Amino acid sequence: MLQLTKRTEYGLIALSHLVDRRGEFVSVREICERFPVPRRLVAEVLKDLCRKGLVESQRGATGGYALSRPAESITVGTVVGALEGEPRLASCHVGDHPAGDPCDVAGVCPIRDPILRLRIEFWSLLERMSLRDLVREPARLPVGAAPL
Amino acid sequence: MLQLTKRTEYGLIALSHLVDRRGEFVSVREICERFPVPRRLVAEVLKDLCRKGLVESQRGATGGYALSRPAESITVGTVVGALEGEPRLASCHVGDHPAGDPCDVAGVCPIRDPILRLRIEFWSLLERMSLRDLVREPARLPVGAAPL
DNA sequence: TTATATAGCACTATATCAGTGCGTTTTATC
DNA sequence: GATAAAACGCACTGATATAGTGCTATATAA
Repeated sequence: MLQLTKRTEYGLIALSHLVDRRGEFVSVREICERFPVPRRLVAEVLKDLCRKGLVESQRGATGGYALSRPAESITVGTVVGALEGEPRLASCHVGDHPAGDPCDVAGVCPIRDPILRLRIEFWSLLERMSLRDLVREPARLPVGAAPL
Repeated sequence: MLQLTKRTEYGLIALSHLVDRRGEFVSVREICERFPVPRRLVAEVLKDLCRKGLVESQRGATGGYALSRPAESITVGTVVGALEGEPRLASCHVGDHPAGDPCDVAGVCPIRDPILRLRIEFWSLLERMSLRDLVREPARLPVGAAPL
């Protein structure tokens, strides 16, 4: 299914708020007062992002989370990768099977390589958008890109 | 989850075979003799693609499926759209809620527009690869595209 | 000491997906 | 005609992943 999980959506929303309040530690409570998002779930997501090193945490009263790096250097792709793994697109991608789950078609699959190309292009899209870009919305939707 | 469904994978595999045997009606049996794919499931997928007008069917002995249009004019995006709907990426995209499922965050969502841009770019990727491209694998993986 | 945070882990309910069962209808061939 | 091979239609089951919550421990400012 070509859809981000709710966890990822909430993660991006939370992170965009951290960008707005750059430097300061922001509590989950504050985020949930600003956006109608389920508190506990957002908390779980931020914990994950903390384990992955995208944010830093501070415990206790007045604690919270803050970006561990400048917003420019954290991409949407990094966030997606941290929360749901690098997008695979297909189940038959070489090197993705450290243990099990090798696609039956693997050896003779006629679409493995083309799909892999799409995957790389898609990943590149995600990597080219940073949290900074997420916040400073450009005026208009861009169109087109280099042809495949 | 950023992954195509098995149905879509099987659909693309089947269609790529139809490209190889262009013009002729190909049975599901033949497809399954060539690729290790579950027959019944592939049959269901081809039925769907037939309803959506991407392939034509012929019943009875010697029957089967054939592309209803030239391979150049059927894109991977069209196939994906037919089998799993246009990718949404996020749950908060305007115009996607003819009835229900409006994202709680909708009105105040800080990431709706950026995600929408990604979605459009991604969709464009899929639309730029045709079944023909799928079959005539280019030599090398392309890199980069226009920046966002 | 208390209130407010994060940390960690497990659990349930729900939705989606992969795959199959089973009977019907169509059509080429013998 | 009879037969075999094929698509058609629809519903069903099991597996997997996701959304969201329960509960407890730990840290820290006031």
